[in-house]
Amino acid sequence: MSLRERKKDKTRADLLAAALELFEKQGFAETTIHQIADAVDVSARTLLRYFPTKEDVVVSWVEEGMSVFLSSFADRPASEPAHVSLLASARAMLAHYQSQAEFYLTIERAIASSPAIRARKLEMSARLAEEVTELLRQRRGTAGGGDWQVLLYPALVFAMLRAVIGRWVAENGDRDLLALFDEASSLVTFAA
Amino acid sequence: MSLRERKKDKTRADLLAAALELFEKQGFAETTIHQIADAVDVSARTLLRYFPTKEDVVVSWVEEGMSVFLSSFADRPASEPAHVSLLASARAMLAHYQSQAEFYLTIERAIASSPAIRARKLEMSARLAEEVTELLRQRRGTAGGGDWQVLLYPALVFAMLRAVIGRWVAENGDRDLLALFDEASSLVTFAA
DNA sequence: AGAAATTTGGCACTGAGTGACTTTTGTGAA
DNA sequence: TTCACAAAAGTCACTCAGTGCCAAATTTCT
Repeated sequence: MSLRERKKDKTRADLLAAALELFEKQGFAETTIHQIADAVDVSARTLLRYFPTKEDVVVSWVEEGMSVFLSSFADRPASEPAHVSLLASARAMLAHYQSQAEFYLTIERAIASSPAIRARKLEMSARLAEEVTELLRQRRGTAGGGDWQVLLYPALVFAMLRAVIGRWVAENGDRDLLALFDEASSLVTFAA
Repeated sequence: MSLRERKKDKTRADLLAAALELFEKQGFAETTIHQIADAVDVSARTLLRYFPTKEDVVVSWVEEGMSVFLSSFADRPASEPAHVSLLASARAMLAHYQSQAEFYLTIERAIASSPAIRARKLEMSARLAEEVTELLRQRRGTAGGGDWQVLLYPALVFAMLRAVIGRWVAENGDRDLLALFDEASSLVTFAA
């Protein structure tokens, strides 16, 4: 990894750290992009090149979790029922969260604390659900899942994920994410 | 109803109409608050007194639907299982949508067309889910529902609602919302 | 008609975000 | 090492959303 890339990674991480600290101390709306940038000795313009919006300084980090979901999903056999693949990939993603529990706990706390950031995350999550719907549709040539499954099941699984993560955060990460997820998913049955 | 109130209602409605038209023609991001206000012969300052943000010019109108959900929910017996109440109130809300199909179709189309508006709506929907969770918790003294039901079921039902409305919009309102909802809900079973 | 209350407009301001241009800094070859 | 090139960072000027404040207009009530 080149010096350039290492510096970029460091700046990204520093910006996140500074943002989290300021958001916690003063709140999201009360913190300016300029303050965050100053704390890292970088211009506001540069911050906005790293992150397209103020929300993204925090929320972009959940994309990693989402890519874990997607790559797990890609590995599932196309012959598998939709809901089985989805639940398996959800568990894979949560395992990733659990493996960096402190990190994601901090981020999710910041997300939960501000309506604006939360809105952005919900939008990302909705977009991901649509992407997964599309992937399921492409399966349909081979193994199906009706029109509804393909649309509904991703939406429901992501709603479950949000609920589970929400509770995890509310309980300060005391319990295991996968255990929480299994408790939740035992209450819902998907038609095959 | 006084002249003042009638005028206010008219201005609200005019602003919505102007916004929808401009958003459709040029897109949400490309339309300024000023353009919307001009189209209604009102100052931008006034627009922002009617609607706190540009997104709200469109999205605030779904609050009516939400209040239908809530008032239906309040009428359900507290002894009823959580998911029964939730599904019943969801149907009540969709019946309201269906009764003003053209109106909601137009609005939901605009919402779907812009990530920013969609994010706002998702946030509102998440907030409503939390409110309903709170109401369910208050039931628990009398008739229960475990900790998980109370958190998870509202989240899932609202996810179902979004999926159903999404499909309804995608199909141009051709099919009946309640029929769509029943199709969707037949694929999911909630543990009692 | 006229005083009181409410609504609207105008203005100045902050902060997010963008585009264009210049300066700095890392990279790769001679 | 040094020098040319590319990538990144900074600067500046700008647009637009949103807010607070005060003055002008409009509605309401007497």
